Amino acid sequence: MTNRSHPRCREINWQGQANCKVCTLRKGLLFARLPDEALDGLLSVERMVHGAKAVLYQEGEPALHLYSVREGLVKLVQRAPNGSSRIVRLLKSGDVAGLESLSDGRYRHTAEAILPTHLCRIAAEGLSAIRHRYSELSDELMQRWQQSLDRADEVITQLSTGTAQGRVARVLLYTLSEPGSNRCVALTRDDLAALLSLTVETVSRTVAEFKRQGIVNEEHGVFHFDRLGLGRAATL
Amino acid sequence: MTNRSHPRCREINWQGQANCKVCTLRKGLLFARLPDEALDGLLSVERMVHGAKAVLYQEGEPALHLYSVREGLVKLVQRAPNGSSRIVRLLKSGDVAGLESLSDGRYRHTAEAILPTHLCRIAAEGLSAIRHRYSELSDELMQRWQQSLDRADEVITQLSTGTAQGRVARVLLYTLSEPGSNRCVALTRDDLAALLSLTVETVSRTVAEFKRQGIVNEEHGVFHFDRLGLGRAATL
DNA sequence: CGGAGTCTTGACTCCAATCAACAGCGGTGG
DNA sequence: CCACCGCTGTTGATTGGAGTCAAGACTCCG
Repeated sequence: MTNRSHPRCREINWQGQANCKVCTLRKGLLFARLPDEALDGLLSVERMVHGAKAVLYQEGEPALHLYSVREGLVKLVQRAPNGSSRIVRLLKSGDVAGLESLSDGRYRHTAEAILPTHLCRIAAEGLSAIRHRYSELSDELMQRWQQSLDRADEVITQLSTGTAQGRVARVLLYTLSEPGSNRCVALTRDDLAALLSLTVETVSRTVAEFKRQGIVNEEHGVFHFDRLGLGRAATL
Repeated sequence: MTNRSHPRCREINWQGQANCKVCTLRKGLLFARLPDEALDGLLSVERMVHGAKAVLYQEGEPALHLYSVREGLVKLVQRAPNGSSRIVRLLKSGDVAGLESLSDGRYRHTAEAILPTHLCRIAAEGLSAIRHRYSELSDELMQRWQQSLDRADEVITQLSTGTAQGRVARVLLYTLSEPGSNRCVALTRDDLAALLSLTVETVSRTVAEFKRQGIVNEEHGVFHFDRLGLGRAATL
C-alpha cells in the first residue's frame, strides 16, 4: 500500500466521501459560506490525493466533475497548433479546476498534478442542482471564475512578453511565491518552459545566470531568491 | 450633432434607457432567457454608442457597470511591467465587458472601442440584486465567464506562441474572422502588435509578406485571404 | 498647404531557438 | 554488485528571426 500522504508519481488515491461540515479548510474553499444543511443533499464530494504527474482529467473528455485544490500544485495544459503543449494556468490551494463542467460539455485542458496534491472532487450535476437554491454558492463560484480570469490575464501580460530573464523573474516573484516571500517551488525546467513559452535550454541558461549573479539559489526542490534583484530583472 | 449610427472617433453617445423587452438582439445577449417581468425592477440598462477609440472604462476605476456588446469591436488592454500595453482580449457582438464588477472592486483592464460600437450598459448593483432571483441569469453569466476564459486561453496558446507568421495567420483565421469566412476587419498594425506581442514593424513586414505571396489582400479596412494558405502559415 | 498619425522598408544587432554532446541521478534487472 | 537505461538538467557552437533605430511614403484632416 502506498503512503497516503506522499503518494508516488502518477498514483491516485481515492479517500472516500468527504465530510465538508468538519473540513478544516472549508472557509478558504468553495463551500465557505454555504450553510451546513446544504451539504446533506445531492452534493457528492470525494477526497482524493494525486501524486506528481497524476492526471485529473484530459482535454476533450466530458466534463463531469470540478476539483477544488486543498493542497499542492496542478497545471492546466493545452496543446498548441504546432503540437507542443503550453501550460495555461497553475492552480494552488483554494483554486478550482474544471469550472467548464458547469457551463458545457468538455474539458478545455489536461489537468495534471505537479506536486502531490489533495483535492475534493465535486460532481457538477449535484452542484448545478443546488446552485440555484443557495446564492452564496453562486457568489463563491463567480469569485473562482474571476480568479481564473485574473490568472489567465497574468499569464498573458506577465509570462508571455518580454525577455527570457524578465519572464523567469516574474514567474518566480509573482506566480510561484506568496506575496512577500522569498522562496518558491522549483518547477522542472520543462514546466517553466511550457509556462513561459520558452525552450528548456533558455530557461536552464537563465536560471543558471541568476544563480551566478547570486540572485537565485536552488536546494531540495525549492528556489530561494533576492526579491530586489529579481524585481530589477522582472522589468526587462 | 453627430451622426448617431456612425459616431466619430472618441465620441460617446448616450442613447437613453433601453427597453429590453423589444430588443431585437435579446436572444443572443445576456438576458436571453430572462422572463420579461424581471426587466421591470431594479435593472438599469442604457443604450450607448462608442466611436472608435472611445474608452468604456479605465483600468483601476471602481467597477460599477458591465457592458454587453451589441455590435462592433472592443479591446481590453492591460499595462505590461515594462510600460507597454498588451491587448488581452477582443470583444465582439454578444460578449460582455466588465464582469469583474460583479465580484469585486475595480476594473482589471482599460476597455476601448476599435470600431464604432453599440453597447448596453448595465448597472452591476441592479444585476446583483436580481441575479439571485433568476437562475437563468446566473446561467447566462456563467456562460459569459466561460467564454471570456476561453478567449483568454486562446490568446495564450494561439497568439502568444510561435513565429510572427504563425501568430498573424492565426489571429486572422481564428480570432478576427467568423468560422469559414475568408475576410475580417483590418486592425491597425499597432493593435495587431499589442495583441500578438510583436512589434509594429514585424507585423507590418509579415502582412506585407503575406500580400506578396498572394494569400492576403487588404482594401477599405478589410482583409481578404486564402484560408488554405493562411492555414499552412498558422502551423508555424 | 502643413502636420499628425499610420504604415512601410532598410540596415544592423542581439536574443533565443536549434542542434548536439554530456553529466548526474534513480531505477531496473541481469 | 554493476551495467544499462531513461529522464532531467547543463553547456557550447551556430543560426535565424524578431527587435531596434532610422528614414521616408502615405493618408486623413484641419
